[in-house]
Amino acid sequence: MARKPSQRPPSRRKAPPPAPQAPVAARKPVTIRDVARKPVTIRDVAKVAGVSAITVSRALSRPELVTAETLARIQAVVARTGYVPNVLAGSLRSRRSRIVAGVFPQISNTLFVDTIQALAERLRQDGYQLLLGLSAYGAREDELIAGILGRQPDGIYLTGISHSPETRRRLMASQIPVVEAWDLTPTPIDMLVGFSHTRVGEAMGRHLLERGYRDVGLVWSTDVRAEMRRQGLLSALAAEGIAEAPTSPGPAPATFQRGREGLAELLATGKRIRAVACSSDPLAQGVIAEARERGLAIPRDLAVIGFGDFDFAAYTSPAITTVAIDKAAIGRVAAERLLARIRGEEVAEKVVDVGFTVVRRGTT
Amino acid sequence: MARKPSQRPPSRRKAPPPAPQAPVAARKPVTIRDVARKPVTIRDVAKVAGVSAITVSRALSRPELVTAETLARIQAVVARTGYVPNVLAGSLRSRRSRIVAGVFPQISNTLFVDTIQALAERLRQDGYQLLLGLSAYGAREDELIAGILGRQPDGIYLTGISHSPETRRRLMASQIPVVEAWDLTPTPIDMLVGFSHTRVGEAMGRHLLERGYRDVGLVWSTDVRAEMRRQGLLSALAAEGIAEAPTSPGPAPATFQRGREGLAELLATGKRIRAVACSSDPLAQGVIAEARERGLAIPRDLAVIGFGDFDFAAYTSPAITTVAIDKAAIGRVAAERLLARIRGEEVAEKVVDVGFTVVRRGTT
DNA sequence: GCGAAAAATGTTACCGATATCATTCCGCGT
DNA sequence: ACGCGGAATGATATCGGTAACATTTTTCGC
Repeated sequence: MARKPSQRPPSRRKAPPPAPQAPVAARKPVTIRDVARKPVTIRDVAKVAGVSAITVSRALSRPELVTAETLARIQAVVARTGYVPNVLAGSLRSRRSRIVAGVFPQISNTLFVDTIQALAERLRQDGYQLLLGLSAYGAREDELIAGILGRQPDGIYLTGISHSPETRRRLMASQIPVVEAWDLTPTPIDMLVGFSHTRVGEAMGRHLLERGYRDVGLVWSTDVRAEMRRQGLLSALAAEGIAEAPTSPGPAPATFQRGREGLAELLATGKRIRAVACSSDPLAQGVIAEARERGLAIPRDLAVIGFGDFDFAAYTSPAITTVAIDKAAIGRVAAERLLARIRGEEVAEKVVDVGFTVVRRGTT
Repeated sequence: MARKPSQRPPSRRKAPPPAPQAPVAARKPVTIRDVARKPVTIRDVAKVAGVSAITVSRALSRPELVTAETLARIQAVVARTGYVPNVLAGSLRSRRSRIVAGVFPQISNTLFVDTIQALAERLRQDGYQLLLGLSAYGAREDELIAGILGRQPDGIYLTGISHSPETRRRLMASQIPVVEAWDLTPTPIDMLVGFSHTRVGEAMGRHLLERGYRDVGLVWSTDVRAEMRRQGLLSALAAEGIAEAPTSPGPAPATFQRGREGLAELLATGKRIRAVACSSDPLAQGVIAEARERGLAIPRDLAVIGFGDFDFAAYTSPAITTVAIDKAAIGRVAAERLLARIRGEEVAEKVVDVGFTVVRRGTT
């Protein structure tokens, strides 16, 4: 803590020596013009304020280490010169970049947005910034992460748990705190915040069964996590003796249009279908539109369940029954774990399961 | 260009002097174990490969400056040691950070997501990464940008044109290429990619008038850009002699719930309302839901127009009439302008107007 | 009033890459 | 055979902060 200013006389320790430079007086010392023209450095500020560079550094990053009077003087000079500390230089020396990198498969039209927002906001509270990486559903994750590592992030957020062995090795070797998210595994690279897609699938299946639907069709994406949900769903059906479910697969990311096509495909098989499970809400929305067009009443003729609780899901008509995830919590908790580890704390629970909720609405 | 390898004998220029160190032989030089344990630096790689640090630097960033044989040797060492260049150090010296910062008011539930995605992807193509800043609708933009400037970004993307004089000054002084987006002004800080909100508002008004609606109510957000759209809308109405329009204002970001309340408020005024213009699609969706609940047929009893062409807008029933913006184009073009300026090219057209389209659907 | 501990400030070196300039080597024309 | 020019590589200084340690000043107990 700083001492009370009143107890410390304003006189400086050493009287300015009668050097060739103008003596550093109290109010009107070196002017801005005396300083190098273009980029103001910490040494420029130091010179004008009549202190050493390290004192300026302290005044800006740990003001409590500096006399109130010194602090005020330095702040004035900073304001006057428009000095902006070069974070690159500081990070290089201190080995703390105050950057956390986040890797997402894609952001438009996905649920990750809410996680990103929560992640970024929580990080900012502690003075960290988010470096955004888009991996295009895994296609270029390796290259991306290699590039990110060179930026010396203090922490890394990854979407999902499927990474190349090479990337895993690199990340573990880097010693940087890592959170994997949106999935669950007993063996994360480091930490993990997510939920079980298998169990989500099971819950979707059970919900349909409980509502009395046994003839289930699937309109489904082929990405890794969707695939796990599918396995869960199939096993829930199997537990009730339902051996198979007609499926219309499609590439990620899922779209409304794909949902329409999906239902058309399913109906074209001629098999009896009373309910359609979708790997995400946009697909469900498409299925609903296609059903309506074909004169099928929902849920009377056809039930639909989605996944993700997208913003629109509660507001379609009928509103979509879906599975809700606390997306913001994932981002927030991930940020907090990373920050804790960056502060050097041990994180006891390496794996956090945020769970999920089946939200029954009008389509089942 | 490198000479053909065949023309250059594999022997190195200077025979390794009989120094105390082991002579650097062709295949089996210094082993990994000889190198410092923890962070592999460029000098470690250089030593193992038997070249100088700068040659390694060249091999990695401008391979054409190095013999094919040298390149191969260095690449092998890099792979073997798992060397990751410290970008911070390189950036500090070269004054190129290969980072572009983007500032957005918020991302969840907004249109900016598509722009972010396009921006990030285009930047990545040129080896740049996106540093994401959330300004919470302007509340902390100043502080945020001050922090960003210290990271020495090579370019800056800003949402909107309303910035504090302090921020404007700082940005102009920094000499960093800046693109402002999602708005239009003849006097940008540097470059601009956007569209005229005033004209959007006018177009919305004209559309309603053309469809025969003269009793117009507004459910509107209070952020800067929405306000400009409102002015445009009002002036279009005024041009047809309509002096006033009942308005239910609300804070940004706009939500479905706010839309419902908004319509309730408008109807409570008792004034005659045949059409509701909304400052964004989520509001429109809420208005539609509230209208349905009150037994109002759309568009027969009440017409609705939104803004933004959100993902869901085409898929509600009835589908929402709205104003579409090419959000991805904004991001892409912004990235390209920034990259061009970073490369040192002059950008002739400082201001790009991407325009907009009124998309008539089922609600008008 | 003295000495030890704490507070405030300073000196120096260093983080790890690359810009700059220097040097060496080789091919080729005359 | 010689000299020139370009290709390949190297030595050194430097970017702008901060860690680590040193020094000076102040406070405070007895």
